[in-house]
Amino acid sequence: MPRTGRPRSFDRDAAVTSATHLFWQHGYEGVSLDQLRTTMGGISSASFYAAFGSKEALYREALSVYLATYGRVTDALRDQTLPPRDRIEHALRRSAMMQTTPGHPTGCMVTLSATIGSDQTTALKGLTAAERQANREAIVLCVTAAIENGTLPANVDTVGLAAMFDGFLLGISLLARDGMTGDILNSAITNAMRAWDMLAIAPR
Amino acid sequence: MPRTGRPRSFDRDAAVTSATHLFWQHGYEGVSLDQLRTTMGGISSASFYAAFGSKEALYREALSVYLATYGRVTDALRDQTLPPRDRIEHALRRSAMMQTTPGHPTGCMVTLSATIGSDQTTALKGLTAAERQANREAIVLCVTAAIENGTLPANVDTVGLAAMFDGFLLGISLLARDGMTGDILNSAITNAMRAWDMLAIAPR
DNA sequence: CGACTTCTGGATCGAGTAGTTCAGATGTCA
DNA sequence: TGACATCTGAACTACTCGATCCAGAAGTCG
Repeated sequence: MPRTGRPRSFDRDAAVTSATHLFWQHGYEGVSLDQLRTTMGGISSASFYAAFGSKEALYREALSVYLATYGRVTDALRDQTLPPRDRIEHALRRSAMMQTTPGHPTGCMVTLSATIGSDQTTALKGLTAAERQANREAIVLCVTAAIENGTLPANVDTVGLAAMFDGFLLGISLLARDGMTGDILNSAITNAMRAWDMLAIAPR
Repeated sequence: MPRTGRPRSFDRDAAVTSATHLFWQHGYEGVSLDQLRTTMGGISSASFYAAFGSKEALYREALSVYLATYGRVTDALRDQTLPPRDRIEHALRRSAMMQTTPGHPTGCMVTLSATIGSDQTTALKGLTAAERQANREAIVLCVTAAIENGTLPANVDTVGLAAMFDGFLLGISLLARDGMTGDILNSAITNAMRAWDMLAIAPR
């Protein structure tokens, strides 16, 4: 917005990107202002607060950048053009691929960066918890849609089957953080989908 | 060991238990010395350091207490008296039950308390990572044992199937921390085991 | 050029961090 | 009882935390 005045001497977008990676890797409380300012090119405190407002505001911005980019891998869960089973499988495979791709931290920022920590971060934990809840509900909708279109029998335990995929999706973040490769994760996903297929071929 | 001298005025075991719960809930860096001393009955810094040495030493002690008690739920993975499939199912069900039982934090301390954080906690992260790795290897052994005894066909993707159960086991901690009930987790486990059964009934 | 706007470096703040020190209180044991 | 071992309360250290302030540098625009 400012038309006049001394221009900022650092690239704000690049700074947010590096902050996103730091929070993703170490969690909100695991990153200090010093680290943030250093990776942003050694800017001063004054510059930091003028540009971002506070550490918490920066985290919120970093998280929304994450959701708008890397986090899109679970969009498949809501892709009505795909069959319900494919929505889940695509989301799993894209998540596994993204979370093990070099160039950024492993695992998922929503799952890892604000899950545990002191009570002072309750508000931020709520942000990521809401995202996880949204995915949870989308997975349930995939199962109910499959029952409605006859892919899965009507007596399927909707919540239980959805929780299985939900839990596995969350677990992928921890596997990736522990160093598991994308190939192995893809094999694991193939096996997870067998739980769905077992129900799909069950006698009605 | 001390035979003489002024006796300690607080219950050391009870103090370790409350510390375990704090670390379990908030993670190593999410707990402050003030919190620890307060929940231990308001003991002083001097008493704390005389009894435990340091915050890190207390965490190590708390973790070993956890492993020797709550953490035993995954012992089933190594129970040679059980069929391989039951080893995995028992470990999953006992974990889900324990992690959702009231009276202590939800989820698993090994999975949650030292997974992310600043670089200063690398050593502690290694402790829990080693435990996860041990479970990982035990799950692989369950799969290979099932292949050897003919329960699963020889062409099963061992690592992929094991990673699926491993990932789901880890995910249970996050589901429990998000408030999922033990009943739903048990339903999810029933569905996860279908992936195994799908392979077990496959034509050779 | 000169008025105006914005950003920057550096000092600084108060609170909180883990950890230390020591005199004195409180116990055990011969 | 008295020598001794241990623990406790409170003050304190050295440091890091996130955040603020201000003087001056470095731009834009009429």
